[in-house]
Amino acid sequence: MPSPHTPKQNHLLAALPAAEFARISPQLELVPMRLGQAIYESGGRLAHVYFPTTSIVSLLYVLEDGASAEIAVVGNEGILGISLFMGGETTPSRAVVQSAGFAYRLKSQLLKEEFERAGPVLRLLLRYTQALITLMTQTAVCNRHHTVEQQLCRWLLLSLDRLPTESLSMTQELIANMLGVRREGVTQAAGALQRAGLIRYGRGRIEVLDRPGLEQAVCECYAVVKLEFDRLMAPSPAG
Amino acid sequence: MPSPHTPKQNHLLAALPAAEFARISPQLELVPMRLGQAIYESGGRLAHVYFPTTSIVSLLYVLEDGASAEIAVVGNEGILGISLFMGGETTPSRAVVQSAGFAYRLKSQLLKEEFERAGPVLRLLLRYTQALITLMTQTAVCNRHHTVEQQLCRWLLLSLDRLPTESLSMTQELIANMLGVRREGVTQAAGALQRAGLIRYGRGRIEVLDRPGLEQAVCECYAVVKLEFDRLMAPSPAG
DNA sequence: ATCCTTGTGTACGACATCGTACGGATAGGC
DNA sequence: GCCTATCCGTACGATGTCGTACACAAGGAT
Repeated sequence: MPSPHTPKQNHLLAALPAAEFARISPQLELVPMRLGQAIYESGGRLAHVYFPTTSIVSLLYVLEDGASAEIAVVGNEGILGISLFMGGETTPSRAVVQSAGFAYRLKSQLLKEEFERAGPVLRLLLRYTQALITLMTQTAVCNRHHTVEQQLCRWLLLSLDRLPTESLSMTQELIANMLGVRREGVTQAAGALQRAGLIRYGRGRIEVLDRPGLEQAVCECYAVVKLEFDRLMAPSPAG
Repeated sequence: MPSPHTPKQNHLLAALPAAEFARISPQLELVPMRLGQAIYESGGRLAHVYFPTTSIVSLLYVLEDGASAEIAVVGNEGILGISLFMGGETTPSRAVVQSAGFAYRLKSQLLKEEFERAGPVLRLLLRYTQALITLMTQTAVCNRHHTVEQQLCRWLLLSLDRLPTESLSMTQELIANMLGVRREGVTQAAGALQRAGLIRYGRGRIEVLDRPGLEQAVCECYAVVKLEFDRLMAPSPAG
């Protein structure tokens, strides 16, 4: 029986032209991503870039006083470690596994060499980076203007879009860290969503019951991000 | 008497190796940037990219209900129109001239051709883009956790870093739009800073009196962004 | 000089979120 | 079955910002 894992589960790898995929795929290493594991710390160098398949990783920013906020989320649609090919080597953010699973990783040097070829890989990764920028900026605006409940809806939908299931393992405490709010705020918001019949949850598990209803309750930010990802990541002649 | 304007006033252009600068500079066109002018609208295509010299441009995100927030600021250290070379052609944000002045612009097609060479221009622009990402993400965190007064300090310092003077023409109303808060909130914060002797202002003009004091009052976000720009944009062997 | 637009100061109730505290429920280990 | 750590629910005052309303002041236009 073959392994249920394949690099094609990651959308970026799947979008590579055959020649590029053939060159890269032998170098890929399947690794487990444990819940809470820090893939990289603020300012830390990366030995690998990661292509998540069944895992989700949050890009967090932690302030001096310990307060934090999620600035982006990376799942099977993306890659972790864009600062490598952007030329900066490090970033001031932190990457933490939000949902356990697997990822394929590639030695940093190999990715850089691929990037230097200035071919389809470069173009694909840059388009992904632009989509990621939209996610980050929309998060900034959402932080400013929308309620915790709206943000929770956005967070749930963005997370589920990056997972094969309709439920996720996550305590309210951790969600609060991601959103940069208090745990009690998440309790309030989640309670309201449950009373509305949109979700069901308990002891570190959240299940979406009514996805259309959730999309009704979410702020515009979710749709903006989703449309931009669809637009930029759609299969294109450029590969 | 020669024009007081030169492309080298823009740090990106100034950082280009001689060969690249010689190739690009004849194509640059000096244009005035009028206060309030929209360089591009959400989703709009760009005919040119802009290298500001004495002007500042804000990247704004406007929500459906009219609320807005600044997600980044571009001055003589940067370039406007990164979505062109990132491959997305458009972005969901809006670019508005925040401080009148001048910029050099370059036809989009020419920039793309330069980018396709995959040489120093590409590497320089990507490093700048990474610095811009840090600015955007830090803005997201600042929106979440810091007070209006701290954010005003950050905004003032970031703006002044991109101008030759220590004062800027800006009403509290417009600052409020940038920060995504009410005008009255800016009045309160600016009043406090004036009473503390850090700034002086009146009728659309703000002057910084005590810059070290302002750097004392600002949240950590400013230093993070500044350090990251210094690190990434410092002259490097790669050009 | 007078009007009028624009920019700024201030106040007050409403609201969301924070900080803190504590009680109750569930799951797992012994 | 019981203990215990973990997770969730709720409450209360404090704080920051919002929404609204209105007064005042500075400059420009006539």
